[in-house]
Amino acid sequence: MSLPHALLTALLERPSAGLELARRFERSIGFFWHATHQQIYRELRRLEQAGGVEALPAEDGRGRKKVYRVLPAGREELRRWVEESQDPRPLRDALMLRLRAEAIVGPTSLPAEIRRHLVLHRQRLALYEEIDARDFPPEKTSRQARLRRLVLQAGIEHERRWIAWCEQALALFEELEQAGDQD
Amino acid sequence: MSLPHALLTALLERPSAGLELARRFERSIGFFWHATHQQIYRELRRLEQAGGVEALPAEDGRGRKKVYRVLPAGREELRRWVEESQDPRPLRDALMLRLRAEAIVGPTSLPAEIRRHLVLHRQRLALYEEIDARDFPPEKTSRQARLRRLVLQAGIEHERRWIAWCEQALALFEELEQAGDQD
DNA sequence: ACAACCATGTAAGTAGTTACATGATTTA
DNA sequence: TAAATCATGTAACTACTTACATGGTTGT
Repeated sequence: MSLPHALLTALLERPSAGLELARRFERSIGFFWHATHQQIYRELRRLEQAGGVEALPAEDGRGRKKVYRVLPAGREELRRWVEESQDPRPLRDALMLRLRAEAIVGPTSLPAEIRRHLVLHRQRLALYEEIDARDFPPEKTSRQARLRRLVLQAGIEHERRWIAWCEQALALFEELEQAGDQD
Repeated sequence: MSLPHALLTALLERPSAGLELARRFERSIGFFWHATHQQIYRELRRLEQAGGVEALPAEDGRGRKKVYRVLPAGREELRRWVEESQDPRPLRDALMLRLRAEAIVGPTSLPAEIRRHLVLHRQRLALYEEIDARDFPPEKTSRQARLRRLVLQAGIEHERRWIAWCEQALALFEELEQAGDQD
């Protein structure tokens, strides 16, 4: 149950309407917890009903912008959730499954797919590094900025690790192919 | 839709019944794609109906063991899936969200939670390294063994990265706390 | 005969995805 | 005034989770 808490965090950072949240998700919080606009609207209504957020006064109805802000109860709930004990989710990666399957049904064209992933991870890394340079200049050293940078660092390390792994995988496939040619 | 393909892979490695698959998942494929026994039974029935696997002849009925094996159509489907183009899933990590929330509602007891995660990641790393030493001795160099080791290496690197990140996070919190004391 | 365990299964609920619908506002 | 875009919403579906139910086998 993390999406409502992601929304509370985003709304504490800045009160917003649903679509604006959806767009902000695409370029910051969503890097670590993706959500579609349908999910976001549904959760915002639930949060409002639970008293965690309120919509700023406006004539309601379909198509009318509704700006939400966090209520004290929502802030308290977020704090409670941050301190909660939650085990890390196990790794879940389809590419690992596919590699294991390829070990049995292969050889296949999986190396081409790994090359494609390598490009995507490099692009994502470049994006993160750009954000890092733009949002966290050396002189900015507030508690909040340093903690947010720590989150971004996790993303950067994540991408670097996958880039290294893809390269290692491609090297192995090349070696296996050459060994296979000699048979 | 990866679970049916994970099951096809496991069944190609060795024909099994549902509960046996569930147990094997807990100590190998499940490291990369977790599933409960309810999910596994359901998917096995679907796979059987779709003609991807067959149950070995046995009187059926509740409580009777049903051993499944992969049919040619299942093997073909697995191969097709391995070669399919699939974008990498975006990173999804609640601890990152919690850290970002703590930057706003903190200070909290989140560092204690990070220490707890650190212990869990170290345990998981030790388990992976044990499996690596046991299942992949230097002399074992078949194509299948080398590819399966590559999968395990991804798990090992994953755990090492989180261990390093947790240590970095704890160091930062300590530094922030000392700086705070001086105010 | 009973307990412990093996094996499969049902039911209900939550979370996430995909496709589509509808009203309001801006702009050409 | 028509098209494009903004903004919110509905509906149907799939995947996953949690709790519980039921029958079969083995050991004492």
